[in-house]
Amino acid sequence: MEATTAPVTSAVEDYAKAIYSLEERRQRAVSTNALAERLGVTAASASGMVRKLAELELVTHAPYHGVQLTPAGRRLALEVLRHHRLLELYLATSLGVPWDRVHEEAEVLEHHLSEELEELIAVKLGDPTHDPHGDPIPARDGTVEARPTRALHALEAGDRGRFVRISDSEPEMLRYLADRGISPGADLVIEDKQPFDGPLFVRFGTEVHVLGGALARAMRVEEEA
Amino acid sequence: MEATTAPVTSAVEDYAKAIYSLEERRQRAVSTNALAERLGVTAASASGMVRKLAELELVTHAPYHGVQLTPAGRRLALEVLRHHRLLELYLATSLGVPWDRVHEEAEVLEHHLSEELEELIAVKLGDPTHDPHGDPIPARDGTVEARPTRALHALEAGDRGRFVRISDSEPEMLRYLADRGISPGADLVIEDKQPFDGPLFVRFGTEVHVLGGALARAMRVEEEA
DNA sequence: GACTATCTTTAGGCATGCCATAATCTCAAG
DNA sequence: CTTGAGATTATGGCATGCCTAAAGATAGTC
Repeated sequence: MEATTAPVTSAVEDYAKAIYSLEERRQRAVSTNALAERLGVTAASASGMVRKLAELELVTHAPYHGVQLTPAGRRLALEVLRHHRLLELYLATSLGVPWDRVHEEAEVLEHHLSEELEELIAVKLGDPTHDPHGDPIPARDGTVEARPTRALHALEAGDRGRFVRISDSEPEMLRYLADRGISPGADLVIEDKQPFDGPLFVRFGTEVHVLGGALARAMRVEEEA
Repeated sequence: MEATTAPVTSAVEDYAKAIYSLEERRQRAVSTNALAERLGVTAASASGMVRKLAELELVTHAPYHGVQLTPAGRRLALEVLRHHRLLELYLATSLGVPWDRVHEEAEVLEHHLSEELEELIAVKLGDPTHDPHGDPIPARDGTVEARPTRALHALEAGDRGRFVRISDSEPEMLRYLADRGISPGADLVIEDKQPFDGPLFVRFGTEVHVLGGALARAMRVEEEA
């Protein structure tokens, strides 16, 4: 495949995933610091690993200016992401793993899932394109649906949109919303918004919910098409 | 649980599994050589790892006289074995993984399966007691059904018994037998046996099959109750 | 009772992987 | 051109798990 000389370890996969995710957010090269913080290591450690990733030709590294995934690196990141999200969905729907545990389990298993099993799971699930958090599942060929989203928090009164996802590292939030009948895919209208960074009054169908704080910042909304 | 000081790595689990399996076969302490051969490492390496296992109090080690699992070690081995066999069964029945692949997949995943997932899988499967190879699946509490078995190869003309299992590291054999309608649980009678370590003529129901060589050595038979 | 073949153990190393601290260097903004 | 934030190197630690080579123990044989 893409691995040229050295083995791709779990740590390498995690770095690739983290870089991918940071690249998505901010639209430029990822700083060593950001990467280190994200992964909970020191900047020095991240710097060292970045060199390895560069040797593996998974990233290009402009010293002092950040890293960027190469096509191969991106492929790797998406591969792992696909594993992760398929696993989450599979664990939840086929095995009944509670929502607040799937992320954690998937985080481990994603590194040990063979391509063959991945394929069987995908088929079993009917080749899904989104996981239950609303996150898109990368396709086998490494393409991802990339519709732009905004934080719910950033909308204004009168705005319309569709709630599409919430960070999968916040399972309690997903549960909180699910308990209230709100799940990814739901259309919404901002009825009102309190000033001073206050909560939003959001209508889902007939129900109006008040959403604010970290929750409103974690929820991603797609503009009405 | 039992782990006292150091982490239980995959390698440690593999050693425990191997020791358990060798203890089952020959009924005495396991020699370093046997262990090394089984695991495909040098005797020196095995010796080193044995020391570590002893420090973890998973085995008792009488230098020059072999190792034996402690209760904690046995528990660990059975835990991993339970993972392995549940996974094999699960992968085959729920995900349609071909028989000649389940062992390999399970060998990897057994080390990363959480207790919680194990439990869910077991329930999903209806708390099975045997995997498709006929191997007993250790119970949650670490007990295993332990009926003595003999190699088919060791039976004589006139003997009766029940084919109960075949090594799970020989998937082709299982398939070969399955293709001929022979699976674990089948009652059998030895119709005849060719001398000079020759093949056996074994009747399953109305069909008589000729079985010899490595196959007859791998097949385990339980004496008629 | 010594010898010998076989098995086992130590000693010493090596490769990998990943992280940390401390010190140095680079960049870009002022 | 200075300075501070950020990035990088240098060095080291610690762990795993394997190896080879050499020495040690055991048990069976003469």
